[in-house]
Amino acid sequence: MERLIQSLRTKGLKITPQRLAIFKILKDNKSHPCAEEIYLKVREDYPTISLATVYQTLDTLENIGRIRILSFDKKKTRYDPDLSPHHHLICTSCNKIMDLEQDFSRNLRPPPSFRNRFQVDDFSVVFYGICEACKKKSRIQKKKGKTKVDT
Amino acid sequence: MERLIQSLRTKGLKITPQRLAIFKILKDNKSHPCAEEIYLKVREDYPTISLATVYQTLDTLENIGRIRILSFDKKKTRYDPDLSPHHHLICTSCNKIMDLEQDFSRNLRPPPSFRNRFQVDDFSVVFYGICEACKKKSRIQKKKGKTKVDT
DNA sequence: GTCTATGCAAATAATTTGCAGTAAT
DNA sequence: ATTACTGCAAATTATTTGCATAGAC
Repeated sequence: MERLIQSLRTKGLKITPQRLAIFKILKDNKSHPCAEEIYLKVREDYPTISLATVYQTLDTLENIGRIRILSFDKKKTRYDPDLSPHHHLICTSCNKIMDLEQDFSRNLRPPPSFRNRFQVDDFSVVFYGICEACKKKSRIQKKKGKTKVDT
Repeated sequence: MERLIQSLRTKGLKITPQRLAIFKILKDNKSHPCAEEIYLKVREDYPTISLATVYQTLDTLENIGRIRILSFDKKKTRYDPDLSPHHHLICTSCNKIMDLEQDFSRNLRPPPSFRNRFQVDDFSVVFYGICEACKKKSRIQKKKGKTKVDT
């Protein structure tokens, strides 16, 4: 929280209660929420806040490097306060996003032929599959004779 | 092309000129086009085709497993006919998407502790960085005293 | 002839923008 | 006092949907 205030101050940005509240919701949050979800949560404390402010704030938080934007959801952008090198597992059945706290930087290197043609700054690995809960559900559905699991 | 017709036939789907035209544009296409770009291209031959048909067709092509959907662009969905195990490099300056024909499946394994909690079906690696062209451009801009490269 | 696919227009949904008022500096 | 930030409403953009007609089987 102190670091956020530091970052804002350094960049000449104002320290507003809305910004603090949104960051507070995000920090230590492992659920990868979207703007709407964050909006509903801040509203509990700031009932007059607007969705536009939430979007703008998330944008500034990303710009000052205090959160990360997750773009792999076609529908809505998700926001992640975890800045450590980590990757994601997405359940293709329920769309839940899970963290994989593993550093693959030594495993993943583009071939030398590419290194001259592209300067890699960062990378992200996304694993697609079925989570435990959905696996369990699909076993039950199978017993009932159903074939598909709704999201 | 024959394989596409096979796939459609097998699934009981109709072989329409629109579907063939859209697939023809996509196959061997390394530019990862979005729906709009594909729409503009098919229009050259099918001036009355609608954007809705393009979306629907891309959806069917994905369902029958003849193309792949790329979800990492926040703004628009991109479509890739390349079904081989490969990954992508995205230039954060000009947003160009390049292919990296490398199979990382042996390098990337979630730890055993995860394997029981998540069944991995697929994964994708995205490298973010600066492409050669933008690198060159930024050097020129620097000489001119500019600091930022527009997209 | 049957039934699915297409084309069109309208609907939806996420995100952005313009602007006047408000609040942090 | 200044100037950036917020809240609201309207705008924008990608994608989806309902429905009548056309076309593949």
